[in-house]
Amino acid sequence: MAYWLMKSEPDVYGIDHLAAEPDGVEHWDGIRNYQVRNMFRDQFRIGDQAFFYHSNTKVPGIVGVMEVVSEAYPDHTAFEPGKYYDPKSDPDNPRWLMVDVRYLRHTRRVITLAELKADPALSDMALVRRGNRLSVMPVTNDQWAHILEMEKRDAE
DNA sequence: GCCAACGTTGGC
DNA sequence: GCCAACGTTGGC
Repeated sequence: MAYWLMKSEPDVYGIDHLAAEPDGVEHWDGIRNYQVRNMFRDQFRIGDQAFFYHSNTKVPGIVGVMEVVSEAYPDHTAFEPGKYYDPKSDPDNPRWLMVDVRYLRHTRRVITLAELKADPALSDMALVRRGNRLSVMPVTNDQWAHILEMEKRDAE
């Protein structure tokens, strides 16, 4: 089983939105980055778990845990008029993929980006490396376990 | 195939 | 709101 971190802006779609979905399930659409698409296609598996990360907000950080509940499949929002429309993608040859995720829980507190950055054990994490803008990224087993331990502590 | 211009992400 | 860092686009 693999671990991931997936970013979303809470004003657009936050952990509370996911928690409120029927069965806590929603598709993770709107990914328009080839690296992420390839991760969805080649590495995401049912049963993987992911941190839900709030970006572009006052206190960015990890706010919840979810699980992957589908294989990658075509992102239909690319076919429809709207924010995510991409004329170069069509149902016969879909360019973009998405996966379904299911809400598991809120973390007991926000594990802030500042904490993650300050922790030497996480210095290799993609999230804290300078300039990294991927909205979906892998988390190693060690990093995952370490962050769950951080969650148990009170914020510094 | 290079690379400048442009658009987006996302922390601050 | 600013702007650094990056990915993508398109002219050549």
